[in-house]
Amino acid sequence: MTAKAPQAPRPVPTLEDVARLAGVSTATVSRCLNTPDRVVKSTRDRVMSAVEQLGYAPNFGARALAAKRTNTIGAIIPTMENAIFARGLQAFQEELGLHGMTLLVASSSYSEDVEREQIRTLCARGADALLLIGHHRSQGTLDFLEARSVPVLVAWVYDPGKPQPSIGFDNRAAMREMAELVIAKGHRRIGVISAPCYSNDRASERVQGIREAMAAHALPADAMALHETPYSIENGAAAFRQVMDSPDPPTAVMCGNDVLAVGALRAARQMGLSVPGDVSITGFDDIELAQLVDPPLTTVHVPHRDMGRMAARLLVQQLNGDGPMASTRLDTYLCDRETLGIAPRQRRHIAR
Amino acid sequence: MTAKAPQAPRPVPTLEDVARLAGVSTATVSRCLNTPDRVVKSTRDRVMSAVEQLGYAPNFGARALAAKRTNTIGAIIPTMENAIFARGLQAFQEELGLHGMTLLVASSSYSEDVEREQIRTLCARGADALLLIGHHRSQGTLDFLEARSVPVLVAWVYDPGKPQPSIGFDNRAAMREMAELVIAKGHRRIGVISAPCYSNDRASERVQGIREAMAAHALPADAMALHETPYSIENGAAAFRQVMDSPDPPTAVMCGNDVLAVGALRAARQMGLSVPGDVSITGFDDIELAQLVDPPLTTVHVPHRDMGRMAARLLVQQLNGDGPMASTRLDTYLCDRETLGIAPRQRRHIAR
DNA sequence: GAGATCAGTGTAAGCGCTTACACGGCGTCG
DNA sequence: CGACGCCGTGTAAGCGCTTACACTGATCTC
Repeated sequence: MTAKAPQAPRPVPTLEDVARLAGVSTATVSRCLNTPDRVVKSTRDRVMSAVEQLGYAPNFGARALAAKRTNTIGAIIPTMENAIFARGLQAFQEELGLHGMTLLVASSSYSEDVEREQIRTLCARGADALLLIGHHRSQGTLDFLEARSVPVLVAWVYDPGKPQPSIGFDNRAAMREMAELVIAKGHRRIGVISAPCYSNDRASERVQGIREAMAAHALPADAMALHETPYSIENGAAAFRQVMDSPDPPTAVMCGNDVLAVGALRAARQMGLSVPGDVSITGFDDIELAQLVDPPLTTVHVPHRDMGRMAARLLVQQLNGDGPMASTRLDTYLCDRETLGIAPRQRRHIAR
Repeated sequence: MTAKAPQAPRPVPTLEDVARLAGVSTATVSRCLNTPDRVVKSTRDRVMSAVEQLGYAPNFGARALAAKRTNTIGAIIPTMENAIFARGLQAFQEELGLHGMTLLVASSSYSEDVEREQIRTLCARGADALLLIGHHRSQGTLDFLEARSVPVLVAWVYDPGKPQPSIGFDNRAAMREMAELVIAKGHRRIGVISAPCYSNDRASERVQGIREAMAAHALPADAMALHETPYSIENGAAAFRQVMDSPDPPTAVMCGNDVLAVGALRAARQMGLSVPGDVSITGFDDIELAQLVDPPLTTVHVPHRDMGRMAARLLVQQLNGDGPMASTRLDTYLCDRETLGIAPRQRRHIAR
């Protein structure tokens, strides 16, 4: 009994099998696959038909090991269930595919620790580069990335002041703009419903934007009632009830994202409050849902798809050696739909 | 100048570096990482602290190459932008993580060709098993999978008659049940808006379910007006307009999924039709949106999260050698909310 | 107390691929 | 027409890890 007796019907073909069938060396087969123009056509055809016949697919691990490049980009997002990430990532992936790269996704469930683990995992898997969301990250993690010299692009934020390049928008400025509009409509007491700000710079920057606008108009800091709650419609509704449960409730409630806003909207309706007659509500992101609710939500439009696509391009460029990535700022704009109205004067008087 | 002069600051530590630092052989380090109980504690501690100190993370490619196992499961879904897949996949991933496995996702954009390519890619990357959506797949692809003997689990459908194990629900029966209800409410002319049925067995089975129910009640086949259109709210709205643009329009429009239904609902409103007064609309999936629209959508609830979680369990079991996977059926149930009403008799008379 | 057993560790052979280098054949040029 | 260079291909050395097998003491067994 020889050692290499064919036992399994077809034990996954290797480069060597292809080489043998085509009557060439493994080096040539490898070249056919990677740098076809360095092989003469007649040979190439022979090899390719052998590949076809055997149903050969190169072993990724071996390839990565030998070439020290995986053509894989890793991305870690908080959760796929959030439509904005799903959308951005889909575009990201499509664009990567155009450049022959593959996407490896992991989700951190908004946990810093989980994210750290995922980063290690993706690096170990040989991700050539990483797409991460937001800047908040421990020094240890940063050092790790630095030591492995894995290019990192931070998305969903734009902050040229940070060492890592980022692609996104200025969360703070975008929200400030919305707050300016809210204030311009006469609102003086503003409720804010935000995702938990700790370890989430998108959320905290947005809140900060509101603070700045209020300060610019000499509104006292305590004119803002802030509630933090995890991302979900239900939580948005619950937070809204709490925010409004005050002797002097706000006339406008600004939400850190559309999902919370939709929850708030629903709660308002259940409480018999008319929007924007009794209370105004604003969102952020402009997800599809924003246009579907009744009344349609006033919100900030964010170009999630573009962001994903451009992120992919930046990363690919960097990997092709076209120099380091430059932080890129995308524009957002206000979608002034129907949930933001003039502040109800009379109510304020009654309340006083 | 020695060959191995330290040039880069820290050139990614390898197993050997750890072994040297800990004063043991590479085999021992490997064992510490994979089968810790086969190493005495004192040694293990020494190794682990070396690992920590160096920030060592095993090279995945090398590991896969040597061990012939990647602890990776690949999944190919049509698109991440579809909330039902995003949700199922999130649960799938979480469950996999619990078992120390990683998820590799790819999306096919509903294209059979793209899917085939993705399957090859994931296999080449050493996916230990694959999660695929639906049964429609070319023989060539099936053969490929067979030849590589990669375990495959098909999700979002349940069909014990197929050779591949599946986890999901009976799309046909679920939709038939809904159709029964629609018919019971007196509807006799039924519009159907479905995703393209070709190469999508979920969609075609659902349509088939409606056909069966109609046949069971002796309704002629031409009492059903079928429109196929890709997944999007806009398309749902457009299809609805077309379906209703008839001298004898249906009194109920059944949609293959909630997204199309929401589009239909919106179109109905724009056309000045009251739902369910003038026309009834039903969906399928029970995504979050279904409860948010006004009026809330009557639809079929599908346990996407459970499906994802169970799919992961089945796959893990199989990989642990606990025998082949058994097709698993999950229950769906009707959510009879407010968009399905009694068929408007008078309109029928007017129309005649 | 000699031999069997066993736990803990080391040695070394690959896993399937890429690529630096070597090599032969041919067209080109002085 | 010999030297040179280049092109297409082969040879073989790893890439970083796992694991069968070998080895060494210690612990049992009778």
